Amino acid sequence: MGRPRTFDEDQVVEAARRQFWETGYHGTSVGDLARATGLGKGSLYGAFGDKHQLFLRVLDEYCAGAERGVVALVDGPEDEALDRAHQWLLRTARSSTTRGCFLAKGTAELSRTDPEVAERAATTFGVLVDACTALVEQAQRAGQVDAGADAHTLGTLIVTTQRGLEALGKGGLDTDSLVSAADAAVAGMRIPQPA
Amino acid sequence: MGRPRTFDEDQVVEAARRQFWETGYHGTSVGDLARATGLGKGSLYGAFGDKHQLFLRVLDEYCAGAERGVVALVDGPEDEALDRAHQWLLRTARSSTTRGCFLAKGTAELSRTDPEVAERAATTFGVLVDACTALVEQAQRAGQVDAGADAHTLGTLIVTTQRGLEALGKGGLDTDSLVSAADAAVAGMRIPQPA
DNA sequence: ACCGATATGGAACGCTCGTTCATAACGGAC
DNA sequence: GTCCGTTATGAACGAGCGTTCCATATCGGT
Repeated sequence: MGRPRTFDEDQVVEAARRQFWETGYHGTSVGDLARATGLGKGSLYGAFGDKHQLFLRVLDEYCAGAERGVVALVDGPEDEALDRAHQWLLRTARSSTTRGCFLAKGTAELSRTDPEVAERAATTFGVLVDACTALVEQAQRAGQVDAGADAHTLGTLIVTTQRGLEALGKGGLDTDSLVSAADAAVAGMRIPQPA
Repeated sequence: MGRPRTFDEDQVVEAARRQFWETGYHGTSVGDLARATGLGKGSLYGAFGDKHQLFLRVLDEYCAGAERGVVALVDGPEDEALDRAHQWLLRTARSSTTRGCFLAKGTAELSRTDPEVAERAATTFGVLVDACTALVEQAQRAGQVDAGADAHTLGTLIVTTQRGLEALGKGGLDTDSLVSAADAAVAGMRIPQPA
């Protein structure tokens, strides 16, 4: 029944993401998207609605992936929880020099004028904070973080650091400085081990 | 000789900044700018060149102001240097929920495709890091920060935290969490005072 | 009072935008 | 083999874009 599609939907979303990532929402034309995905304009509209809906689709999948990546950090031995958070920060410090985070770019450009984007972003940031809070609680139980500290505050601080590393990487700071800063951020919340 | 201008150039730049701030570069049309500034399109082009030049002018003045604000923090008693950094972070945590930082928005949208924007942003971030590094050095001499730590690393960490607070504020996190995170960030680098 | 020079504001230009639509291509059902 | 429902394509459309241009206004200098 009906002519079958000749494209893979996930591949198209991925190509659209690359394009939006490079040139932003308003900086990307539907013609650009057609070229990037290999589809005709009509096909794009038929499959995804309009430009805005396609962007939301791309954003949603990106956010879901980012959430999955951080939530996965929560699983693991409690005495390595702080190390897992550390690794997460280091990954950001090392990788963000290229193109930055898609969510950060989308939020910066649109969250002020686009409620749907703002809401999706807020949800993701909330998930990040919750996951990092859980990591801090693990580290507290393992005796690596002061048990008297507020876990939610320190979880927020970890996400704050991660977002800051991303912003500065995109802004042109050198990787070495960012890696050192990530190390220092974790060191600042770790209880010194008795020698 | 010649008809004098009827507008104040600084006021026009300020109005343009508000508009770019709200809707971004690609999301702002020259018609929007004409309406926001009250000038005709011809006057805008006559006074500022084209849209891109006007944006760079706006960005440059914003960056200069941001640099001045942080460099001013360096002046003051050494034993209050860490407190001044703290206040800077608190200011960001409390204010960024509204519209975010213009530099962050401009960098996110354009730094990848616009070398002039990228360069101006990188310069500003460098100035921020240098100023915060100086603050850390003061705090080290005052005995409030471990003198063995690398001042540049901790200076970078302060700027990282500031950028992160900005990003999360724009992303919808509540002010109280951000303020707590700012407190915790400073607490993490302060040497505990003997009771 | 006149002139050269600059500012003003909006009409006009060519182009690109996001979106729609007509038509062709295709695969299963009968 | 002939429909039928779906997909694919790019031409077509009106609106809006960034930019230019020009007729008019307004100044300082003579």
